[in-house]
Amino acid sequence: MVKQRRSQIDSSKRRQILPKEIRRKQLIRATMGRIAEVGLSQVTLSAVTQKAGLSQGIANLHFDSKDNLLVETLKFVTDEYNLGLQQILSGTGYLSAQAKLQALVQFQFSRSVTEETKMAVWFAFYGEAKSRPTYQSICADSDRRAALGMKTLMTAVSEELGHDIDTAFVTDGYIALIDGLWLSLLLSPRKLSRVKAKQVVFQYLKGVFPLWSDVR
Amino acid sequence: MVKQRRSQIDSSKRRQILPKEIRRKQLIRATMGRIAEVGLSQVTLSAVTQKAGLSQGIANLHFDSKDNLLVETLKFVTDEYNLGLQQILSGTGYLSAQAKLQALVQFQFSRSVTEETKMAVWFAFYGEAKSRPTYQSICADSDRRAALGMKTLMTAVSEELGHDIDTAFVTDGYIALIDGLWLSLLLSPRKLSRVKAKQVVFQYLKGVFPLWSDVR
DNA sequence: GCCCAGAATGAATATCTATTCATTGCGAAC
DNA sequence: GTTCGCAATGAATAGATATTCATTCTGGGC
Repeated sequence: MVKQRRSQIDSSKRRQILPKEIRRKQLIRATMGRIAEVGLSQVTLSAVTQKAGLSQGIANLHFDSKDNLLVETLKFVTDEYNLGLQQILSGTGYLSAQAKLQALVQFQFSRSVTEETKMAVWFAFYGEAKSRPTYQSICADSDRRAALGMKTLMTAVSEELGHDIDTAFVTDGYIALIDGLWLSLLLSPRKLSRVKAKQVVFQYLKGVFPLWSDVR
Repeated sequence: MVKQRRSQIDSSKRRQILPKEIRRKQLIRATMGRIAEVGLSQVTLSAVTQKAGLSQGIANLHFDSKDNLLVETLKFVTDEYNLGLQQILSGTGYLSAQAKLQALVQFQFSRSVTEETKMAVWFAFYGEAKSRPTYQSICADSDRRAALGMKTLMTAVSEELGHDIDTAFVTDGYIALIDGLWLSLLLSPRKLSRVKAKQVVFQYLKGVFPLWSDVR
């Protein structure tokens, strides 16, 4: 009997040692994928590690517990989103507040943000947040930061256009609208495309800012 | 030793035989409660039956499987909502389309609809819907019916006010706004009250229907 | 080429939980 | 009051699945 020799073809089976950070990201991505595939309540470590092409015990090795892996997955998604958001909100290269707000809309409905697996993760955790303090605080934290920056932006737009309106309501409405559209995008992408979603948002903005005009 | 005699005080422990329908509703309510308390992914039959004050095996007796109990719970919540919704949409006692739309808003943010446990159930299943065909179809069915009726109503309002606008966008925006506000209501009721949520909706309606005026 | 720290593995374990079913006892019918 | 069908019980079972850990193997250092 010939002893099995590992070839290049078989390289997927070859054990490899990689930096902790690479492995963590690899597992987080696999977790996101599984959440999108089977739902948060059906995710098992064995399914995750299998998807990552790694062994059973590795999730506990790098994350200590399943619960922690899930928390880190949520953090990963929210952190990435917040980073992009803050980049726009604190950006200084825009010609006007209106232009900045338009960029924000483009970002919020960009392919990267509305990627199916990310939406799935987002709402999976929202669905559990009420009853899980850890998720709750991660989401709330993210939301609070976002709301603050958006309020400032809305006020800037309002002033720029010479309006005199309650931007608190406008902001609450804007945020709710985005969340609702994301949910539609997740549940029935057939019915509502990203393009259509953006049109709905601009319709909202034209409504609350009568003098709004799309900048180039 | 005196043989334990069941007293009135002890009546909670007394075995009782009740109609199937009563038991089913009792279990569904307990399930809703547990979902709100611990999240869909952490709901166990033993926690549910305990909350219902019944024995371990009763859920399987009346629902065959845990999965089925969950499905029936989702159906219960959506059916109740749809009933109220259709009652308004097909109602004929309103003075105008505007008045009907106002009634709709009142309904959608009524205490009964926005009850914490119901919102929790709603979003718990939304979070899983993507990956579970059964949930998906229940939610999609409910959504489709709602969307159709609302589109008609929006068109009626638009005509009533003599506007010439694309009511498809208005409807999509309206639905998304409601969903987003519900999510806020669930996740941070401190920040957004039901009253404030309604004000946000009316602000939206004033925006898209320039001639809108609150009736009475 | 050899060594070895520690990354990775995966079989074994412990725990948790849905489901079953033999037994109990309620309450409607007579 | 007695009987009896079947609702209800809850202990036992079976099946998952998170976690552990003894063992294997990699790749950098010498």
